[in-house]
Amino acid sequence: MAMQESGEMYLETIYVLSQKSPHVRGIDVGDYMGYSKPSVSRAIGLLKKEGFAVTDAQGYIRLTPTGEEKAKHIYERHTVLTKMFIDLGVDEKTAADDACRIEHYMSDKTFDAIKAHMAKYGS
Amino acid sequence: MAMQESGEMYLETIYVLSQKSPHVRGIDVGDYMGYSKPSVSRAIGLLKKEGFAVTDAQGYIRLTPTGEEKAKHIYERHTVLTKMFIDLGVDEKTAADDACRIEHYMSDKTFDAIKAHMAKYGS
DNA sequence: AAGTATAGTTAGCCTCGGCTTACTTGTCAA
DNA sequence: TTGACAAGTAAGCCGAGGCTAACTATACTT
Repeated sequence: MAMQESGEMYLETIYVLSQKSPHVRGIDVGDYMGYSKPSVSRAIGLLKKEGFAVTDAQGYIRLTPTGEEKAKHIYERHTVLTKMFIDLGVDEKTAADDACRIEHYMSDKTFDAIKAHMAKYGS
Repeated sequence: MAMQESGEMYLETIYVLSQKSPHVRGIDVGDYMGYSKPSVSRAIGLLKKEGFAVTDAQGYIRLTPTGEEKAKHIYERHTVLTKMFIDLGVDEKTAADDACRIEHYMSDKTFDAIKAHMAKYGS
């Protein structure tokens, strides 16, 4: 089945934390997202079952190539939408917050149109 | 508590159907949204409890002033976002579908910025 | 009057995705 | 060596919001 907002947020968080340090643990994900350990544990378990994440030899969470691709896909929405909203005059925090929610609900078609527009006219 | 996507969609649907005919029944709402009668019954019950809708003397669903205000608020998002996506080159159906999901997750700040931009540069 | 169709509601099931409680496991310091 | 803390997991609760099955109520038709 298609991944839902929740799963996408976990993927994106793991991806973002991985950029800072490759040593991502469940507790880090939970702290970042404001969720409890058990919530994270279950969610990461689902990502593993679906082939988007694995636990490495040291016990750190890693994205599989599929998982990383998906995470990048979502994260690109996040950055482009945030930038667009800021260009429109929205403050950074609001822009990022809105992008973070909207990124999960926008079709590829619409996002590609926005992306193309930003490439042409974005600041 | 703040209304959620589901409640907003019901409100918006009642509002849209009311524009065509003031004789809106639960079954009409269900047909429009693709939901079953019991789902609609419960949802409308919640809208009533929260003061957004009432049943009139003939048994038709009506929005209260508060409900109508909220519905218009959401519907405006729908129309402006749809228009923006179409302006960006997205086909009408995709634009409307995306707007329909996104409208529930956008802050007033960001929407107002988009609206202002559309007023200036929209086709 | 009786049968049938339509609309609404009640009861209860299911999934999703949070949560707490409590157990396990591993590390590190006294 | 033992006790404490940190991380992960298992079990199970809860609300939101779909669903079906089944009941009720109204209205139309024969």
